[in-house]
Amino acid sequence: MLRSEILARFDSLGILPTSQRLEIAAILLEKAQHLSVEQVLTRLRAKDSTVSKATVYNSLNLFGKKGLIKECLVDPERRYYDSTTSPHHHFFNSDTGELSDIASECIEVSGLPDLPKGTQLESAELIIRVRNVAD
Amino acid sequence: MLRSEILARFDSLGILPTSQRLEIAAILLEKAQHLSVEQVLTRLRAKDSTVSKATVYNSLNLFGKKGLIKECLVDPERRYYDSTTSPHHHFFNSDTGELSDIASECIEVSGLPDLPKGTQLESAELIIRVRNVAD
DNA sequence: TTCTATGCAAAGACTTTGCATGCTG
DNA sequence: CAGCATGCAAAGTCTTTGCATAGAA
Repeated sequence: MLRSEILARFDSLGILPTSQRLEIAAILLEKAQHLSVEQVLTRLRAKDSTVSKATVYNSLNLFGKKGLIKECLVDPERRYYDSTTSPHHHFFNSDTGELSDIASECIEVSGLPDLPKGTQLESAELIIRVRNVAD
Repeated sequence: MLRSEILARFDSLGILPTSQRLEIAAILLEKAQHLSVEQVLTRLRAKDSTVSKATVYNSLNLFGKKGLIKECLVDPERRYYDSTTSPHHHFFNSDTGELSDIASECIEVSGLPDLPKGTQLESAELIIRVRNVAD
């Protein structure tokens, strides 16, 4: 994703563009992927960036709140951030920690009970946990 | 749940019964519920128990691994432990943090793609996030 | 008595806060 | 130049580790 495209997305979501935020966003938005804070930091360091860990946390939180990326709660070990924000589902391999997308168009869910009283739908996500077959 | 029932479940799952573990299990297994570490600690203290926080963490982790309870990753703020271990789904109210069960019999999922190569199914869980309707 | 398992203080990791700095109008 | 937004050091919180102790054989 080009710098100009990131700037445009920042602008439309109301995220003020700072050099640190651009660096972080460039890493995440490079392609469809799931990265942890640690992975983002590693890639920043690989590029000789000096952005602090705190700023990575704060930026990812901000991006999540603004809808630039999606926070993924799947792995008890770490929090992932997903560059794909459209609704979709996940496979999670609990042996390897790998997370992969399932397009939401494939999936059909039926038999949902009514939402709890006084609430409205926010999102529906399916998590399919798998493990490696023993060989 | 009676002390004798808890002992029987410990035994069948290979959990050595210590007084601390029994106290913690008694709180969780009292009824179908979702409790955070903090909530378990508060209830222990209310009973004048002196079990340490570390032991609560270690015991809940052990119970989860042995299958006595189920770890629930839904709320970014805290980890919940679910006394219901049979497969089921969840409503999560992101305004209040409330978590409620959806019986798995109600739900039908179709259109699932093949599992990633070399993996086998472990579990499938649906998380329906809701929020309070503005009034 | 030796060996294994356990509880928890202390260590470590993760995440957030609050202030110094820089930017905007 | 006043006022707001931001980055990050430092603080705080969450979770795990490693050892002293208790229990089993």
